[in-house]
Amino acid sequence: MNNEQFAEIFDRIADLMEIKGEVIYKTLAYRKAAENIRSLPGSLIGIHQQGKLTEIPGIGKAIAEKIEEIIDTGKLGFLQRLEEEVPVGLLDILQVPDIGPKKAALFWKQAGVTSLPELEKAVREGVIRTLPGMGEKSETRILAGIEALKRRGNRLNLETAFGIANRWLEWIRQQPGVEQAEVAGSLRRWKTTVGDIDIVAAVREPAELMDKLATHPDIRRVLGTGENKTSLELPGGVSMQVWTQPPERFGTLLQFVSGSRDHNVSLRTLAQKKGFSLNERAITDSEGREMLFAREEEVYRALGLDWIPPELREDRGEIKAAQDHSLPRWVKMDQIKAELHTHSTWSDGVNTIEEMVRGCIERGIKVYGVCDHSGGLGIAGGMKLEDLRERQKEIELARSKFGRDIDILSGSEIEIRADGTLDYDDETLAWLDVVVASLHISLRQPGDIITGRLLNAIRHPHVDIIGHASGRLLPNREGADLNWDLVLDEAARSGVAFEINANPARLDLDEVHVRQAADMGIPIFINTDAHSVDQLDLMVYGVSVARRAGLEPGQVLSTWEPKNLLAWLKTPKHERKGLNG
DNA sequence: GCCGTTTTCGGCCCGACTGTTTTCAGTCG
Repeated sequence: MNNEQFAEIFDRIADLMEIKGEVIYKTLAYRKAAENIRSLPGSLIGIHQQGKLTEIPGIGKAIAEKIEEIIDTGKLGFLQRLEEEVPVGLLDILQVPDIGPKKAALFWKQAGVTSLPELEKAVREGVIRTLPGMGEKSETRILAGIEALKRRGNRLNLETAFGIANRWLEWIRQQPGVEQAEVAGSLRRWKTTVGDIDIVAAVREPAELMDKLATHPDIRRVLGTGENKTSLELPGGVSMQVWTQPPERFGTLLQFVSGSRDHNVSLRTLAQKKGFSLNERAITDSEGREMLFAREEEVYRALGLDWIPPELREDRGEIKAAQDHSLPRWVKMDQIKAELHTHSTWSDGVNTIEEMVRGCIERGIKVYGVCDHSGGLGIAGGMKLEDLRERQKEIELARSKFGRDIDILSGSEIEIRADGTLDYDDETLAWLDVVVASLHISLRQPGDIITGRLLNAIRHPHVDIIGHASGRLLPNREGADLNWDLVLDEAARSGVAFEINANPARLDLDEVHVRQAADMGIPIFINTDAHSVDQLDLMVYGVSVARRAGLEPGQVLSTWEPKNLLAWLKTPKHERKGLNG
């Protein structure tokens, strides 16, 4: 059992309890517990072994006992009883927009609906419209919602979502009366995947903007529209909300819509303690006097806080840190000096080494690693040993041309084979300047086997960096079933570094394990895994993971001074501890 | 169910929007 699996159990309990009609605060408590387990640095089982479960915020006696029962017996009687009471098919119904626990319960108890297909059938047969509070429009909305659900399928990865959002942002900024507009919501927080798109705009007379949005040819459907908010469905079933306030209230609006929900709850609680009320329009004092904020920084300052970068707004202690002026000095793009995991035409990249070098120099990179695939089975264009010698001539040529501006390292993304051995012999690996070891094949092996493969690579004296450790692909493919406690313990001992793979389809390590690794002193690199010059621009996604994990620049070796970074690479693995940039 | 530098009991954020209603409940972020 990993943390995610525990979290899913408690989310499931919360959903079922809501449908059952349990008091809302109990379900909130289970959700909060699930969220805190998810973002835990370290495994829940490990914390249980130390007897410290109730030290986790949001976990008290009752939930701690349930965790123990799951660990001891592999099941949870409380959940089993809930699942006997409430049909689990109702959980799918909650995914339909505008259907929450109350309506799900209504459909179940008064129309016998227990699954999504049954709901669709009941709507089409005219059963739902006869229920209290339901009518013709509800019928239409539910059917449209079910259709959208079938089309949408999945969440969006960041690159897809930013692509859509930025096109709309540009269009909105060009509309008359719009003084300012920004992306908000989970996308502004750079959450790994997002479910919808939020855009906020400063505009005094929003009616014209709302009308033009509603009639825009690329809008598939208007889900709802009001004076200051409109909700739209885009092609592909993606939903987008556009929020407006006059310019002098833009700061509170941007803060409010950026979330997260939990961050906003904590912020409002803090405001209340100070005698204020906070919403998207203003901060209001106890006598009803409004304070208006055009800029978001001023909202935080008015509450006695440092401005908190959106990536940290998940209610994981950032508000307290902002009070104490102890927020992490988050990593910035212009601090990134190294790009160690890239591909060239020598394997499956589309650009030559020289083109990649020029691309790196243009982006301020000082240390560049050519890490073409090794010759392993199943990897397109993997390099044979003799090719490595040929490639070296091209690297030497590039060094002679660009050596003054950039250090060029001869490297390999070495395949960790299904049996746990590496593709090249030790002599070759020792000769290379940088070795990134990655799993690509047999990712569905049982947990102990695939963990063992990764441990072999971590222990290997010439492996410098573990590339995209879990092998997950966003938004669909889950990562390998790794025992993270073993993996990170071994990594902390070995002197190996982990990569944050910046490709928005990977973002691997994920933010939770990055945080955990960094806390254990394991060095982190951010690499794009670029297969073309254009893909060097993906770095920004990797930086967002480091920020969400709360890393300081010193913990990210990609920000180190080149001479220190090169010294780290040259140092034998077991002597690397204690070096810093 | 959790939590406490206003509380170990009594709270737990706040408002917009919608649809179906004659004043409100449900959903959402």
